[in-house]
Amino acid sequence: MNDLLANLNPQQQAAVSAPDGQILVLAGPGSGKTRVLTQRAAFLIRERQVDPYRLLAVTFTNKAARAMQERLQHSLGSTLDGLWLGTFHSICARILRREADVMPFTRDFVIMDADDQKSLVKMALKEFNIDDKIFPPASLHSAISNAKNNLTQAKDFVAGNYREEIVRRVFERYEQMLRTSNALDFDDLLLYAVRLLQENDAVREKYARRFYHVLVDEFQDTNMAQYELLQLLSSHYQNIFVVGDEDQSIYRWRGADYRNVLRFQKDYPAHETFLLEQNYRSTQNVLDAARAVIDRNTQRTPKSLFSERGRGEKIILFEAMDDHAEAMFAVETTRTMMESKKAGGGEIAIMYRTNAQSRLLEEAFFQSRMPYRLVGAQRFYGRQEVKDMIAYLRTVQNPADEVSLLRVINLPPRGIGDKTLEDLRNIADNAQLSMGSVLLDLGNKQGESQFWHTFSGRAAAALAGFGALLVNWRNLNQNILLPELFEHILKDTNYQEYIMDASDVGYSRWENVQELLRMAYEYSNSGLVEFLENLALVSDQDTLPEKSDTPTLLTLHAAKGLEFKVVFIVGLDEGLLPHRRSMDDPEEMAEERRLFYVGITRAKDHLYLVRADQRRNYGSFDYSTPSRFLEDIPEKVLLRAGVQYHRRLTPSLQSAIPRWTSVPEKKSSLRESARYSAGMHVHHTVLGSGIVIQSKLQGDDEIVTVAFDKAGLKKLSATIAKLEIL
DNA sequence: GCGTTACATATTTTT
DNA sequence: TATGTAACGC
Repeated sequence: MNDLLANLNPQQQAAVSAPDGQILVLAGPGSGKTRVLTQRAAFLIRERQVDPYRLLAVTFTNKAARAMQERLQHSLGSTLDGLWLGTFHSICARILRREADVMPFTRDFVIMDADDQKSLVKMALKEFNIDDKIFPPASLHSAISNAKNNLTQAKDFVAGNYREEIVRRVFERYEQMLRTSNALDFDDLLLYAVRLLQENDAVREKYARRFYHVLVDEFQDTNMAQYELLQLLSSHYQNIFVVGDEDQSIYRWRGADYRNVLRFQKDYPAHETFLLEQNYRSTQNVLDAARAVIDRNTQRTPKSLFSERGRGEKIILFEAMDDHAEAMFAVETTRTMMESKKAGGGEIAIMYRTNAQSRLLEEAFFQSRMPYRLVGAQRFYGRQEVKDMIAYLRTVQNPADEVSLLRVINLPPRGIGDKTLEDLRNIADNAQLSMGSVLLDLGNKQGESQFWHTFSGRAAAALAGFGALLVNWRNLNQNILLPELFEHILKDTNYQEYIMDASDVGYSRWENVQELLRMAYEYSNSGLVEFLENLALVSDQDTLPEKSDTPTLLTLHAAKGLEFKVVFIVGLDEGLLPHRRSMDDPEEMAEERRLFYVGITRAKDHLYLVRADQRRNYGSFDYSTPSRFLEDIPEKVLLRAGVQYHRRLTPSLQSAIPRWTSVPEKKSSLRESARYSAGMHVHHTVLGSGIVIQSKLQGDDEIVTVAFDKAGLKKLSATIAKLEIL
C-alpha cells in the first residue's frame, strides 16, 4: 500500500501516517519538512480517502504553495479538484470575496501594497498636520500593522500615552480611507477573515465543516491573526497538522511569533509531537556549528540534528583586513572553486545581513569579470512604470481607490494640478462622494454634469476629459479581454511616449511595461480582479529564475528555504550580525542568532564564515570586532584564515590559534615556507600597493593573488615578482 | 510641471 | 558615503 511512505525515514513515516487530531511536526533544517507535509496530504487523500475538497493547505509564500501543488500532483497523479491550497493571504482573500455581502466592502475590493499603505499614512499625517519628523510614517504604520496582527481594529485601539493617541487617530483615519477606497491592506485580509469567522456562526460552520483536515507550513512564522484563523477553520473537526521549526523564525518584526508553537501545545493537550532530526543536507561539521550557535537560545525545543553524510570539510573562518578584502576573498574563492570544478556557479551562494552589503560584492564580481545573480533588491513590481500601469488598472476596477487615482490622474501631465485636485477633493467631500464618482459623472455628462460649473472652465474640461477616459475603460472592461483593455489604456495615455525618453532607462522602463502586458495576456481568461489580486499577493521572489549557473547573492532572510553546496556568510561582525539595532532587546538578539543559524544550515558541503577587521560604515572607516556568534562555534570544526588581531581574545587563547594560512582547500600542499598570506599589505614596483587575497604553493613557487589599489586583481609568482611586505 | 539642490537617513520585507 | 526624498525656484 505504501509507496507514499517508502522513501521516508521512521520519524517522517510516523508523522505522515499520524492519526487524525492535532499534530505538531518540529522539523530541523534539511530534514524533509516540505516532503512530510506534502506526503501527509497525499496520504490523507489516497490512504484515508479524504476528498481533496475537504482539505486545506496553507503556506506563507506562493512559491511554497506552488511547490506543494506540483509535488502533490506528481505523487498522486490524480486530480486535486476542490483542494484549497494557498497562502494565508490568498485564502483569506478568497473567503472575503465569497462572503463580501456581509462585509464593509464589495467583492471587487483592491489590495493595498506596502507602498500604498505608506501613502495612506502620509496622507493622514498631512491632514492632521502631524510632523513626520517626530512621527515617522513607517513607525506609525508598523504600529497600525502590529495592532491589526493582534486583531485590534481602529475602534478598539486604546491609547495609553500621547504617542499612542497619535497612532490611534492616524489609525482611524487610515481605516476610513481604506473603507472609502473599497480597499484592504495585507493585514486586513487576515483581520477581517478572522473577525468574520468569529462573529458569524453560519459562515464559520460552513468552512469549518468543509475542512476536514487543515495543514500548515512554516508554522513558527504565524502571527496571532493567523493562529486564530487556523483555529477557526479547523474548529469543527479539529484535525490540524502543522509543520515548523522555532529555530528558523526570522520574521518577528512582521508579527511572527514562534511561541505559537508553545501555544499550540497548550491549546491542544491531546496533540502529538514529532521531531524530525535527521538532516539530509549538511555535513556533520556544519551541523555542529549550527547547533552550537542555536543552543544558546532558550524557549525552544532542543533538537539534536544529525547527519549521515560524515564530518565533511572544516568550516573556514576568514578574517579579512577590510571589507574590500572580504568581498574579494569571497569572490576569488568562488572563482577558484568554479575553476577547479569543485562546485558549479549555481551551487554557490554569498549571504549577508543587509542589502547594502551586496555592493562591494557586486564590484568584486565585476572586477573579476564574473557573472552573478542578485536576489531581491530590484523589484519588478516596485518599479515606477509598473506601479503606474497597475494604478491605472486599479482605478478602472475601483474608481474609489484614491491612492491609485491620485497617482494617475495627471500622468502623463494633462493639466490637473494641485489646485484642481484640492477643489475636486472638496467638491467630492461636500457631495459625500468619492473623487472617482465625481470624475465619472463629469466624464459621462460633460457640461451637463452638476459638477461642471463648480470648477473653472479649464479644470472642468481637464477633469471631464480624464473622466471620459475612465468611463470608456470601464465600459471596455465589461466587453473586452484584459490585455486589450491594457493596450487601450497605453494608447489613450500615450504612456510609451511619456516614459520612453532617449535614455536606455526609458527603454528598459518600456520593457517592464511590456512584461506586465505579457502577464496580463495570461489572465485573458480570468479578468481584472484576478489579475490585480495576483499582482498584490505575488511577490518578486516568485518570478525569480529558478535555475542558474551563476553564483547567487542574497540576504540571509531571502536564503530561508534554500540550500547550496557552498555558502559564504559575510559581514560576521558586531553591529552587522548581530545588527546594531538588535543590541538592546534580548528577543531581537535571539532572532539575529536564528538568522545566523538559518544561514549556516543552508550549506551542504562547504561553509565560509567571513568578516573584516575594518569596514566602511557610512562615511568613516571603523574597526570592527568579530561577531559574538563566532565565539560559540567549537574550534575543532573551524579552520581559521586571514589576518587575525583577536582584540577580543586573551593572549593565552591567541597562541592556541594557528596563525596562518593560505587557501584552505590546498592545505595539504601547504608548506612552512609560504611567505605571503591573505590580508598582508604588499608593494610592487610597477603595480603599486595592494592586499594579498590568497597565496598558494605550487611546486617550488608561490602563487600570490593580490588586489592592487590601482591595478586591480593580479596573480603573481613570488619568485619572479618582487613583492615587498609592508 | 519639472529640474535642481539641499537634506536627512541608512535592517530584515513571506503577503 | 550614496541614496532617496522634499522643498524650492524657474
